[in-house]
Formats: sequence, C-alpha cells, structure tokens
Amino acid sequence: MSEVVEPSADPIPSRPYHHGNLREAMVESALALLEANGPGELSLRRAARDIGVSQTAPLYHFGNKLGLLVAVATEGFRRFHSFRKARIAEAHTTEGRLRAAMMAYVEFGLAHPALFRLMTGPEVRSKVRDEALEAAVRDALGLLRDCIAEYLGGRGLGEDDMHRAALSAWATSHGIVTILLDRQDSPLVESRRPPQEIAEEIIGVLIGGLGAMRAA
Amino acid sequence: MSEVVEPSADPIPSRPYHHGNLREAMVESALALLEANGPGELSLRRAARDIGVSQTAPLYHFGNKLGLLVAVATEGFRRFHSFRKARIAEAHTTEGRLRAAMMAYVEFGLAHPALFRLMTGPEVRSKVRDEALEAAVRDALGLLRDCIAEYLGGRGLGEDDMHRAALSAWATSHGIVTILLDRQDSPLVESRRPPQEIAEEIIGVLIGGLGAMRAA
DNA sequence: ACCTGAACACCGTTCAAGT
DNA sequence: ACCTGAACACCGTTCAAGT
Repeated sequence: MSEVVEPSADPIPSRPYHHGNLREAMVESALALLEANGPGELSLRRAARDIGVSQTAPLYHFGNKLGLLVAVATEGFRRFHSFRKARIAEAHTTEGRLRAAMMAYVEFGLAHPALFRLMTGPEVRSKVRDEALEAAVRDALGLLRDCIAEYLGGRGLGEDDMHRAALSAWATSHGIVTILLDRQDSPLVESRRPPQEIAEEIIGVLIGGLGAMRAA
Repeated sequence: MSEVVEPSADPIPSRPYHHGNLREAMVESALALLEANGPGELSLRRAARDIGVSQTAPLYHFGNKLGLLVAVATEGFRRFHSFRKARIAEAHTTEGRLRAAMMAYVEFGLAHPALFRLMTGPEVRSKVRDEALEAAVRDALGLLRDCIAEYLGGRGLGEDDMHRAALSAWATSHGIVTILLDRQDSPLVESRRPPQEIAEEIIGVLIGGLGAMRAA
C-alpha cells in the first residue's frame, strides 16, 4: 500500500532484502531475550521476529537452533573471561586472586542466570563440539588454573594435584551458583543473607581444603 | 468396529474410558521417557500416548506440564532418599558415612542424568512451591546434614558452622555431578579416568577443608 | 550468497462435549 | 469425577522460490 517510497539511498532502510550482518544481530537478539525473560523464551522464530527478519532466515547462518545456542554460549564465555580477568587483576595476594577467580564465576552466574545456564548446561556443550566455543571455555577456565597454580606454586605439588585442585575449585563455585540460582536453598540456606556472603564462606572451606593439600 | 466385545469382567480391558490410576501411570511413563531418551523428549502428549490415553487426559490430574514435572521430581527425590540412606548404612565410620552421603548424590546423578537434572534444575523448583516436593527434598538433604553433624559433632561448633559445612558439602557434590554430566570437563578432566574416582578426590579436598574448620 | 513463504510435524493449553 | 476431540497459538525444520 504505502510502501512505494523506496529510493536508492534510503537513510533508514526499513527492511532491505539482505540484512547485512544477520549473524551478529541474531546473537544480540538472543542475548537480549535471555536477559529479559528466562530461557525457554528464546526461540529462533522469536529472535528473528525481534530483528524484523523472516522466521527461516537464521537457519542459513546457524543451520539449526543448536547453532545459534553455540554462538550465544561462545559469546557468553568471552564476556565471562573479560569479567573474570578484570576481577582477578583487582586482587593483590595469591589467595585474593584465587578467591576473585571463584567469586567472578559466582557473580557472573547470579547476574546473568539464563545465559549462565545456557553456557554451562546440558543443552549445548554435551550435544556438540565447536572449536570456537571450546577455545572460549579454555580461556575462561585457564584463568582459574593460573590462580590455583600460583596459589599452590613452589610447594612441590605435581600436575595431578594441580588438576585435582583446579577441578575442586571449579566444582565448588559451580555448585554454589547453581544451588543459589535454582533456589534449591530452601532447607539449607538462610535466604535473608546475601548470596555473595554465603558463597564467600563456602569458598573459604574449599581454600581450607587446598591448604591441607599444600601441607601434605 | 470390532470393539463390541465388552463383557463386564474384561481380563485385559484394551481401553476402558476411565484409566483408573492415570496419575501414577503418567509419572511412570514420564520417568521411562527420561531414562530412555534425554529430557526434551518428555512431553505431556508423548507420555499420554505411550499409555494409550488421550492427549489432554493428563491435564485433569496435573493441571499443566509443570504439575507433571513436580510429581516426577518428587518421586525422584524419594528414590534418591532411599538410595542415599542405604549407601550411608553401609559405611562404618563417621567420615565414611559423610563420604557415602556425598558419593550417593554423585552416583545417583550419573545413573539418572535426565531425572537428576529435572530434580535439581531450574525448570521445576525455581518455578513452583509444592509441599510434597519440598518435604522429599528436605528428607534427602537431611541425611547429609546428619552425616555432617555426626562428623563435626562434639567439637563445639555452632549451628552456623554446621550450616556452612552442610552447604559446602552439598555444593561440592552438586558441582561435581553437573560438571561430569555436562561434559564441561573437556579442559580439566582427564576423561579416561572413571568419574567416581575424580569425585572421590574432590570430596577428599572438601573433607580436608572441613577438617580445618574442625580444628579452628 | 542471502533471504522469503508455504508447508509439515510437533508442542502446551482451552474449551465444549462425552461417559 | 474422569476422559475425549477439535481447535488455537506456538515451535523447529524442509524445501522451493525469490533477489
């Protein structure tokens, strides 16, 4: 009807046939959906609709829904990596840096629940192996490994002990966030206390355990 | 057509109008779907189809899909409770019982991934408060609390310390299972080692941390 | 190379109707 | 009280067709 106005140099082209950078736009759109509502609100069709593109356009770029989820999770790990790096840089002792690395994990999860669950949940990483995603994960996890190595360094501990320690630290932080996020807390957590405080305490127990390793 | 054969005492009534105990049958059906395929394969329609009932029949009993999930999760926690109880009973020292309580959590998760994720994931417990479900959770978690209390008992530790310790133990076991399940292990876990062994080690680190609390 | 539109098989849920 | 059947609005994905 009134769609006749289509000069060659449209300042704000309302809907050109080719989007240009649909891939990145979709990741942004998906990220926005995750932040706004929970996951489950994230659908290919919805994300496509929100950026004014056809329902099937994304399939060209991502193949299927899982492809989009992989891209979103990868972006998530990159953001987390930056965040964790910054947090670690603020600390001034080896123990402080280890605590910062662990707390960054907790805080990122609490701040971005849906994205965090997508990143660490079974929907993505247990279903596909994507090189860019794995690299992003390695980077983010590497920061923790470094902090552990620094904390336990020069005590004559072998590679195996480092592994064990890093995995313990990761499992601990992962356990804390997911429990706090899923409100599985009901019986055990006194919920009027701030979650960060609870997390700090649990991390304290773990550090105690690492200290015991140190001495052994 | 050939459905004229309907005497009063039908030995195997192929499809009577009223199922009788549709509620329990649906929970069974859902449980079977979770064990067979992952979650995501679990749909109201599918579970209903599998027991030869109309697609909308379950809604009368569960209200909506979440209602079914709640029922399934509750049953899951009851089974886990029995399993954990039995595992604890096999141990003969206070530390052994604590380890058993934690390992039971890990082993249950590894044995029933989809059910475990339903029980502990965000789909159910963060969306609804059901009394039967909460009671089942309390029972299962109570076993861990008892083991912790026994392990740290008589050392002059207060309620707060017990809380902290129980939460630490829970977070640790929860972190281990989810990491093992989601194969987030890639960079950190040497995957040729049996997961139980890895879990035992991490639990060892935690126990070390609890030991430090004990002394403090 | 990139995107649209119609179509298919699946959902969860509602609602009137059957037993 | 318990269950069916048709209908609605949503999915993901395929496939032929458009630019």
